[in-house]
Amino acid sequence: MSARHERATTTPMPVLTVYERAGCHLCEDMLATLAEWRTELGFEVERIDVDRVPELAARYGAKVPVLVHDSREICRFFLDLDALRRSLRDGMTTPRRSPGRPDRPGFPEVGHASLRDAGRYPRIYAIVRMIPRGRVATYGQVAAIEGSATARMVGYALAALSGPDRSVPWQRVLNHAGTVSERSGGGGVARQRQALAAEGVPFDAKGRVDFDTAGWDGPDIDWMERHGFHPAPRPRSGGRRRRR
DNA sequence: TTGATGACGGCAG
DNA sequence: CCTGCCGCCATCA
Repeated sequence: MSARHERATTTPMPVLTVYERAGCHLCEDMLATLAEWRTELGFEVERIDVDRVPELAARYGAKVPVLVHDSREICRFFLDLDALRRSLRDGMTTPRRSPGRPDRPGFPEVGHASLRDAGRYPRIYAIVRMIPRGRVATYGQVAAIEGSATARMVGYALAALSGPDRSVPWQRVLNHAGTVSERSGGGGVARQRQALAAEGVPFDAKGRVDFDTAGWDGPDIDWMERHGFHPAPRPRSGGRRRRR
């Protein structure tokens, strides 16, 4: 924090541009994550609604948000924190770092990118948002779509959701057995069952949801293409296929 | 830095 | 089916 002030006195603050669109969840995610890092990394954010400029709307189409720094596209759809760091670093005029501190660029105490920072959480949330009302998916299914996450990470990502974000239908993710996963906090389990019941998801006598009936097939190929998801085909061993 | 801890899942009994 | 045992790996104390 204090380091930022030192640097701020000598260098102008870099400006990042986010091309966005109203009602775009991915845009909101990216802006929220940028807000978390703004002070530490030292940058300002400029937002541009592509729908206000026909030329931009035509250029970006549905492919927002797009993060731009110094006329360079850093990433789109999801924040690539490493790419952003690189870009900010390259744009700085103090390139030399002291020998013996190889991986410590101009930013102090930044540390390595965590899962959340690297933008995998927003990717997971984006997938969960695609689960329609009345349908359910498994942690493993979401992980497979994401491509690089594990089921465990999906659970961790959902556990990290804090109250205000109503846009992620976390209740639609169940464990492999089709039951609501128990959790350390205890609470939340009943809320999840209640929320699913309210959506018309049927539970059997043992508290299980039948995936044949209410299982989600995953996002369509086009959506995955547009959002940069390349799921590895699951082993899908043995018989026991799911219909619908 | 290390170790304990999970909103998981596969597999053996 | 159901249970228990691991492997998993980002977090956190």
